[in-house]
Amino acid sequence: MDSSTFRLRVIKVVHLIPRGQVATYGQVATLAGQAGAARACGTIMRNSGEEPGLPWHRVINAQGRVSPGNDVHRPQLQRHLLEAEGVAFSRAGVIALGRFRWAGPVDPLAWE
DNA sequence: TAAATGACTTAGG
DNA sequence: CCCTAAGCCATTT
Repeated sequence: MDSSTFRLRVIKVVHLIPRGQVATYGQVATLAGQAGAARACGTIMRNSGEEPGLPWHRVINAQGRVSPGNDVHRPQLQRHLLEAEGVAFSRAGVIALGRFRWAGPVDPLAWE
C-alpha cells in the first residue's frame, strides 16, 4: 500500500477514539493496519498535529503517560484536555489503561 | 536513493 | 520508580 496511506489511516483511527477514552500509539498503528509501527505512528502524530478537529490528545504511550514531544507545553495541554473529558491521572501522572483504554472499533470488520 | 528522525515499545538493571 | 539499550518503521531530509 502507498506509504502516505498509512498516515491517512492513522488520522482516521484517531478520529474514532471516543471522548473520555484513550488509545496507545501501538494500538492506533495496529488498527491502521501496521502492527508494530507505533514509532512511525508517533512520527505521524508529530507532523499531523495541525490537523483540524483531530483528537490527538487521546493518544498516549503504552505506559499510560502522555509523551513529552517537541513542545514543552504540549503535555500539560494534553493532560488538561483529557481531564476535561473525565480521564483520570494518578498522582504520578499515569492513566489507568485498564479503565480508560479504548476497546477499539465496535465492529472491526465493518470499518474500512 | 540513502541517511536521519522521532508524540514508540519491550526487556533489563 | 527511574534509566538504558535495542528493535522497529513510516516520514522527512
